[in-house]
Amino acid sequence: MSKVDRRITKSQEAIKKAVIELMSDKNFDDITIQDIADRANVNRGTIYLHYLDKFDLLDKIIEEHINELRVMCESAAEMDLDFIESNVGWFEYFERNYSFFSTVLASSKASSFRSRFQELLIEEMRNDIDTTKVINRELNEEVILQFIVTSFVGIVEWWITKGMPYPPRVIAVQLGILIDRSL
Amino acid sequence: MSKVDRRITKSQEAIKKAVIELMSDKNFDDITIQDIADRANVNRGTIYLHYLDKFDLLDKIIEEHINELRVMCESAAEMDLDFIESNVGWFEYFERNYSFFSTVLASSKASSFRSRFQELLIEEMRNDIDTTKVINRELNEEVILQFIVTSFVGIVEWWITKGMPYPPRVIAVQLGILIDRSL
DNA sequence: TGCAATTCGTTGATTATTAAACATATCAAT
DNA sequence: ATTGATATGTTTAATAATCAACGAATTGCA
Repeated sequence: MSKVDRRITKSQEAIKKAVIELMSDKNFDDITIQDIADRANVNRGTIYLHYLDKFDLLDKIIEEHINELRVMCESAAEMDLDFIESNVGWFEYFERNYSFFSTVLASSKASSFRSRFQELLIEEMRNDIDTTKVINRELNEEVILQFIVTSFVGIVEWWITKGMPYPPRVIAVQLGILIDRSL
Repeated sequence: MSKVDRRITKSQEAIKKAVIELMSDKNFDDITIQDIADRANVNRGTIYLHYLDKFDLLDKIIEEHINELRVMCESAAEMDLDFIESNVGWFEYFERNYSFFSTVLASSKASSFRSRFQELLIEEMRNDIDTTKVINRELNEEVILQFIVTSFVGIVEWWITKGMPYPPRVIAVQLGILIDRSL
């Protein structure tokens, strides 16, 4: 973990912050690189030192959110939190970053986020499935996994795009109950 | 007005902001260069590229405030604002930057600020004295000037160190009345 | 369609910042 | 006083960011 030059961190932070702020103003496709540079108070060329284009930039931001969610998930596992309680953490995270997630899901970039999110869920939930259980005797593990994960993603997407109609905890509990029935 | 490199502006802004923030935490003399560098998220050496030491840094911050006040004063003169109205602007400025002015006046650096402030007042008020007036027939211009300016500084210092006991407008009006009687 | 104006992505030369190291100075506690 | 620790101010080579310029691609509009 050779620590990176302070200038790199600062530039990237400013650039990412700028994009997120601009996304709540206008459609992502209408944002120019110059807009981002202006808002970040950074030379336009500097953006190209770190990202291929604005799509690559958005991808990297999404990737960081996914990683953040993974970290939360794994630290919840270490602290032996039950499934519902760890879900609450996630939904609170979505709530904190609402303006980002809602605009991403509303834009044409929704699918790239959704697929990455789905991958994460599959990774993290694979071990939670107990195929020895009686109710799962006749079911294929992959089927159960796919069933749960897609519904999870669907609920999250619905909750965010509808403007978070219930508090994080309420949604997390209800989703937890439904998932528990399936595994 | 050859525009300066963006990096210079950003570094100096970060450094000055850091000092001001730190000054509300602890005594200026207890603040180390490293403290400032950490808070500004800047290399320690960078500070020495722009300032001789932390005293020079504080001096420059004070100087910028003085210049800001001068600009306000002169633009008020251009807009033909009366004396009281232009004072209101100043006191509102003190109010906006309260945390800075109060800590500076409380510290050992008070005198350097006070003397610069006094110089500014003398410059700007010299032209306002009308020695042809009857009541000023037997008075020396410099005496009137000194009288008004020191009382002005005194009021400002009292108002700030007492925690701004009255709104800016109230103070500005009262001070305006008193000064008007003298010139 | 055609023209003008942006925007893009890249380039090269220059500059500001960085990390690390250094000797010196200040300071506290023993 | 002596020591250990921390702060200062300076130097070095390496490097990230800057600005200005460029042709090419896109867009917007007449």
